[in-house]
Amino acid sequence: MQQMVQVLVDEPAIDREFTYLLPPELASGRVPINVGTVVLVPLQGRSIRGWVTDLDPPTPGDVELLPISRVMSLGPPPHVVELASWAAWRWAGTRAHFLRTASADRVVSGLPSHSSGGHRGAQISVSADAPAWVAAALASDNKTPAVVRMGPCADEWPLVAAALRRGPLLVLVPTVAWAARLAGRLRQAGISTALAPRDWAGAAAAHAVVGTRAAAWAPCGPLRTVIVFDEHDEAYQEEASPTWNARDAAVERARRDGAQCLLVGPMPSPDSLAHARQPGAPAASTLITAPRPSELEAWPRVQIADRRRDDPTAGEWCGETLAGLLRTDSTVVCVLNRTGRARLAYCASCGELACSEHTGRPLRLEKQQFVDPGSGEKRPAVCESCGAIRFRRARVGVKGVAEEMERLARRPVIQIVGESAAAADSTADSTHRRRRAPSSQLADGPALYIGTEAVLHRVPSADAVAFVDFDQELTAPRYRAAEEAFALLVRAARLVGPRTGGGRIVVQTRLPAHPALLAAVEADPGDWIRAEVERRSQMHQPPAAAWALVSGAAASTYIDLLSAGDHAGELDIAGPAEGTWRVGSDDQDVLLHALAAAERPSGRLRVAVDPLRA
DNA sequence: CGGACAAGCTGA
DNA sequence: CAGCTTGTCCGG
Repeated sequence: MQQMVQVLVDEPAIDREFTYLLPPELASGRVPINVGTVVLVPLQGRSIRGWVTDLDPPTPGDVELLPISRVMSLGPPPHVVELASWAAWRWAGTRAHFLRTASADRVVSGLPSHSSGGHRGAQISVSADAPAWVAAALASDNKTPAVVRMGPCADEWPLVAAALRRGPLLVLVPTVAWAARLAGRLRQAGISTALAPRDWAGAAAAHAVVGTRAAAWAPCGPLRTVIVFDEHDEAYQEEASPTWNARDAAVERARRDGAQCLLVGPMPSPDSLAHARQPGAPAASTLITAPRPSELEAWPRVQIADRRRDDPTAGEWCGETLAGLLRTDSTVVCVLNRTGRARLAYCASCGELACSEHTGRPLRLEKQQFVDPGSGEKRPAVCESCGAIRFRRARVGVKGVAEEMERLARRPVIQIVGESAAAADSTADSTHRRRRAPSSQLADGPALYIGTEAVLHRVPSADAVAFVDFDQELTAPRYRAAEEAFALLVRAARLVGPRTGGGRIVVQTRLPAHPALLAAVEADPGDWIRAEVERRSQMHQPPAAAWALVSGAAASTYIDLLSAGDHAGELDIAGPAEGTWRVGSDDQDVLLHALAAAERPSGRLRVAVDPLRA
C-alpha cells in the first residue's frame, strides 16, 4: 500500500484538502515531507501548489488517487500550519491565505547548517543587569501577555537584551527600517539573527528573529519570548481581507509555545489591555510601566497652543506660538492632514464663512454660485450677513498653510504630500514636482516642512513638530480617532527626540483639555487609556465588542444567512451603509461561530473582522 | 480558480 | 435544433 498525504491546495477559492499518493522516490528526496512541506499536485488537469497538512490521512473511499507531481520546498513548520488554521478562524479567511504569508517566497530545499544545532542563549554577551521593571516584565507569568508601557524615545535594547538570555526570541516592529536597525544591533552583539520574512530559511535556525508584520509567521521553532514593539501601530493590521493583525497573531503564537509575550509601546492599546485581561489574571500584574522619571524623559516637550486665545486677525492658520517657532532658526515639521485648497469660501468684506442656512454646513464656491455639498442645491454667491458678492477661497489645505508659513518665517517651505513634494513657490509646476527624487526634497540645514501625515514618515529628524489643526484628528468620526491622534504624537516624538535633547511638539487646538492631549503633555497616557477602555465598553465598541464588516455583491445574501442562523439573536446587524453591513457581538466567539457557520454565497464577498476603520 | 456540462437564447 | 452564451458545480 503506497503512502498517502493530505494536501491543502494554494487556491483560496477552493480552500479544500485533497488526498494524494506519495511515490516512494519523492518521499525519500532531498526535501523532507512534513506537515507544511510545499508540493505540486494535479487537480482537474491543472498543476497547483499546495501544503501537506496530514502525513497519515484516512483513505478516501471510491476515488482513484493521483500521485503528487513534485516536492517543491520546505514549508512552515507544523505548529505554524496550526496557527494558520487558527488565524483563518479568527479573521474569517482561508488557511491558504495565511500559509502563503508563512511560506518562503522562493524554493528552500535546506536550512543553513551552521546554526541549526546549538542553543546560542548561553553565549550571549549582552549586559546582564536589566532594570528592575524590565526584569519584572519578563518574569510575569506566561499565561497572558504583559503590556509594557515606556516613552516613545526610550531605548528598546534593555528589554531585548534581557529577553535574549531566556532563549529563542521573536521581535515584531512596525517598520522595515526599525527591523533592519535592530537586526544589525543584534548581530553586532554576536547573536545569530534573521531578518524576517526576507531570510526565511535563516529564521528557522536563528536565535533571534526580527521583522515586520509577516514575521509573526516566521518558521522558528518553539519560542521563549515574543516582543511586539509599538503594538498600537496600525502597520500590524492587514488592510485587505482577511484583516489579520500581527500583534494578535503573535499573542496567540506565544500562548501556544508557552512563551512570554510582551506588548510594548508608549500607548497601551485598548485591544492589548483586553488581551491582558484574560480570566484569572489580576489586571495589576499585566500592565508594567517604566518608572515615572524614565517615561517622562523618553518624551519630548509637548506644548498645547490654544487657538481660542490667539488674536483672530493674526495668521489664519499659524497662531502666536507656532509663528514664534517658525521664526527660530530650526527645522520644523508642520502636519496638516488635508491637501490642496478646499472650495470653501468666506466673504471678502466681512469674513463670514459661507454656510447653508438649513444644515449649517459650509458651502462650496463654484464659479459664481454656492453649492451645498450634501444636497447639490445651488444659490448665487451673496454674503448672508453683509450682502457683498466678493468671496475668497478658504485655504484649508497644505498649500494655503505653506503660503502663510513662508510669509511668517521669511524662508522657503518644503511641501510633502503623499508621494510627492515641492517647494511652496508657485514656479514649481506639477511635472517638475513629480520628477523630483525623494531624497532631494530634504534640505541640508534647518528647514521648514509642511505636509500631511506622510511628512512624519519622510523627514528623518526635526527640532520641532507642529500640528496645525489637531482637532481634526481628535474629532474625526471614527471610534479610534483619539487613539490614532495619539499615535501621530508618538511618531512626532520619534522625529524630535526626548525633552533633554530639546525635542518639542506644538499642538494647535481648540480642545486643550482633551484627555489624549493631556496624556502627551504629561507623558503619562494611563488615565486617558483607562477612560478610553471604559468608553469603548459603554459604547459596545471594540475591544468590548467584536465587529465584522460585510460588503460586496454577495453581501446581502450572506447577511440573510447570518440573520437566519442559530446565533442570530446574539448578533447586532446594522446597515447597509454604502453597501456595507456591520455585524457585531459582545462575544467574539459568537461572532466568529456565526461567520463560520453561514455558508459563503458565490460572488464577491468581503468580510473584515475587527477592522481598524468601522 | 478553471473546466465541464446544463440550461437558456437566437436565427434561418 | 445547431451553435452560442451564461450559470452552477466540483475537484482526490
